Amino acid sequence: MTAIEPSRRGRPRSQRTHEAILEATRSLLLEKGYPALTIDAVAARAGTARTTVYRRWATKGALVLEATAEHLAIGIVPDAGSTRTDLGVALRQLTATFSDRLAAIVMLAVIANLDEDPFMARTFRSEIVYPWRTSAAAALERGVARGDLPPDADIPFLLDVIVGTVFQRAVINAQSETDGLDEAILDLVLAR
Amino acid sequence: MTAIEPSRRGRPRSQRTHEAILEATRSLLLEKGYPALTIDAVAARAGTARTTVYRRWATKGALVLEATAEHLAIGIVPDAGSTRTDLGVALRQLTATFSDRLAAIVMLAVIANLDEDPFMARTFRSEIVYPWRTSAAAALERGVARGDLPPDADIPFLLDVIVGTVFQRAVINAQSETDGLDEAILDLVLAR
DNA sequence: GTATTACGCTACGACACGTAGCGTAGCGAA
DNA sequence: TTCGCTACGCTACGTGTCGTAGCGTAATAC
Repeated sequence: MTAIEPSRRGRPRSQRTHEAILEATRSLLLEKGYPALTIDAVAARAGTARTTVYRRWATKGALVLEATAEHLAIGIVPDAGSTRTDLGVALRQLTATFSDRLAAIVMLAVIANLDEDPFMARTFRSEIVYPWRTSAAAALERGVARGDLPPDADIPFLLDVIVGTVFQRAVINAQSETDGLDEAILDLVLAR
Repeated sequence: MTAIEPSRRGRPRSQRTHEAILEATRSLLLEKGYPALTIDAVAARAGTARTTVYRRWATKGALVLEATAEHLAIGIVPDAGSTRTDLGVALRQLTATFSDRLAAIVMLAVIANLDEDPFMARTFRSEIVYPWRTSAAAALERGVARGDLPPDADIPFLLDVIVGTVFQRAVINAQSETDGLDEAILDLVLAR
């Protein structure tokens, strides 16, 4: 997805090296954070050459996105027929993803490096944010149709409330404690 | 505050140079963003020597915090006797500060560089976040005492809702349009 | 005037960047 | 098996930034 496409002829890339680079990226991200992550350190830890990393990923951002893809995979909000159930799933998806330290590090890097690495931001938005937000908006709209939310409910606003609150607690305040947060937000949005 | 203290004897520091460095820092922050901000570029634009900048600020973070101090000065929430009025002021303080591009850039840098520059984070928290959050919590507690909020209101949670929602819209989504946001959040929190 | 410090300049070693070129290794196809 | 192709590890290069040191000079306090 984010890696440079290899040729189909000739010597194929080593899958073992590929995984070693991604694993080194993850562990270094956790230890040093995104700004201090260097390609040199990744290659050294992966036991490969610096040039090999450059041959496979165009930018540090692309490498990091691939290395943390599973941590960022928030999914989409399902349609199970109940507003509260669907939004409950949405909130658990949010809290689980935002509480993941690797995911939090990468999300902050995406936002803080908008100017420097627009590819990273574009990929993240289109692959992760857009699908989730679209499905979450659909869930809210179904809630309006069912009468669980007022007819004039401001969907984008409610999405900002939901996402912003979880982001604030899990990422900004870095609180691992998110017990009860889901229910509290549900009560607030669905206005009991 | 964040600068290195000069001696009181001998040749004093040039105030003109000081202001030129801070202004160069601000303009470069807006043009390049925090990660791409270099001391070299600041000194060049300020028309001074690179070493002079290093003599006055220990880190890039300290320099940036001083250069943007006025943009980050969110103040504290007053006690005017009315819950809705006080929280309305709090929300305008939030939207005004978070909509400021320089402030947004610096806040993201603070969070994204927690590991690399703990001084920056500590200073920001103690000088900006703590005073505001404490006064905002007090405003909410007065609201509970007055009966404008339920007796079992979760103050830290409500603070995360308020701050998180504004942060999400103004900083993450980078929407300059915050019309009606204040009132919408007030209605949500005060639960009409 | 003299002591003291800030300033501008140059230079240094260190580190990371991204790229190029080399010989070699490993795979697919004829 | 041979041949063609590409990945790989290595070394090296030029660039940019870092933070510091040392110099002579400028500007102030005493």
